[in-house]
Amino acid sequence: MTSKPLLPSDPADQLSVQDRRDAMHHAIRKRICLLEYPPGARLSETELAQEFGTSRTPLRRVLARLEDEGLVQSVHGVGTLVTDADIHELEHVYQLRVELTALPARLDPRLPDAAFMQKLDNFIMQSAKIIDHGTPLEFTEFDMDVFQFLLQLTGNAPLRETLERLYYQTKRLWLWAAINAKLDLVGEFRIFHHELEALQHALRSHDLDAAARIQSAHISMSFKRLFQKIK
Amino acid sequence: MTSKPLLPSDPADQLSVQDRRDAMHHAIRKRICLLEYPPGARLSETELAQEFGTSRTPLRRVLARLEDEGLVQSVHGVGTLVTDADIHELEHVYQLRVELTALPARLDPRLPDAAFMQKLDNFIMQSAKIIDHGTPLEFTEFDMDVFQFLLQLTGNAPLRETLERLYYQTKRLWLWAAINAKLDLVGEFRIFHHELEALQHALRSHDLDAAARIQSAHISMSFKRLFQKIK
DNA sequence: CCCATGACTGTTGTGCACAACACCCCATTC
DNA sequence: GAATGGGGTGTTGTGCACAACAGTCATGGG
Repeated sequence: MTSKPLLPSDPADQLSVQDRRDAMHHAIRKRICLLEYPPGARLSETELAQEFGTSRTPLRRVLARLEDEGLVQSVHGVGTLVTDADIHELEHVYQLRVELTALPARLDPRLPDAAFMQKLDNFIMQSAKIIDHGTPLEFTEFDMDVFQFLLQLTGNAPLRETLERLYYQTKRLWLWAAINAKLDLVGEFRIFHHELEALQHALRSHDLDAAARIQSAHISMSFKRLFQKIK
Repeated sequence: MTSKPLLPSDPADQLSVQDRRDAMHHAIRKRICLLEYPPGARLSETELAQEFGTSRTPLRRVLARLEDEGLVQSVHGVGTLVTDADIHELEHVYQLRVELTALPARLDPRLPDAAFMQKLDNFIMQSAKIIDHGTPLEFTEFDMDVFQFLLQLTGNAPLRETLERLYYQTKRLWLWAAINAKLDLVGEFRIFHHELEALQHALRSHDLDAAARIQSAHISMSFKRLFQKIK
């Protein structure tokens, strides 16, 4: 009888424990990825707990997951520090991403439907606007949306989770390089736009393998450009 | 000056916080994989905390990681339950393992040295003994050792971690099938022995790619046999 | 002036008490 | 007899207080 409370005063009350946990996890992960919390930054458990309206205990559960994912590191007596994104350490992650990104076409591939192609159209239009007057921050946020969107191309959940974890480990390094003027921004934007158009072309032919190879190739080339510029 | 305590009363005192955490994590994970905690079993936080000589708080940190890895699931008011190993849900994990197992040869491959080949010899001798009078439990424990050992063939840490996580998600399903007489045990043992000999042959030729493909093929075939038997 | 030392401050780690919740059992009622 | 309601019990989730620890700054002695 008490399965659903009547007239919940706050919509947040309906969220389960795990939902609120995921919400905090995604929020903090996004801030780290967008360099709102740059490498080396100290995250205050007390402040974050207050911000999310909870105590340290549930928040520490979230930080623990972020630590297992390699985004933060808790040091006793010092603080919870955002790990630094060093390209030499992330080279292995990039190489793994290149290989894994080719797999959605082979492991439970999902052919896109009309709604998917429609949304892809919208993304392509948005990317065209970014080329002219986009900031690195805006672009990265956009890239995150596109990434999540393209994950739908596979129904293999473990693969999706692995790709997601690796993505968030590497993306902030690109953003850092872009902000610090290490990259040819307009060039990067153009390449991304072309990638989306190429993806559209491949998907219209129902060639998921081609689409996956395109993404894989672009990750590889993106890393090459990064590595050349910031040594 | 106080960097190292004098005359530690207990060697465990020297272990860092993270070391003790990892020790608990590996211990519980092994028990789950060896079906000492079968699917559906309730893990008592209080009992486990007492056993490891700590309180619930650090132990919950470990259970949280196991939950993120998909081995247990905590339900409020009920308990921490070992997830069930269903072959239909694990099919995606198996398929991903097949693909990932081929990668060590391409991502930072490490050629085995003499000590490695020596240890491989020992493993092959041990596997020969298991064929005649081995139990499923003994075999799985042995398989875990061999798996960890073969991870040395790549220096790509993210790949190793991913392979490890996926391994522990699937292996207990094989053990369950073996215990419940769903498999031709001697046949399985023989196949594993042959796999190790084939690996030895490939590694003697310094052909890491061949070695990786052999492992990949065996995971694929092992899943096929499992799937046929337990539907 | 320089260095050592110790108190102070702020952080994460731990333990504990209680809240929130689910399940079981049994009495009660129709 | 069957359904229902309520209390009891055991579990995980949360909040809080304190321990353990690292860094900083001031102070005193050389």
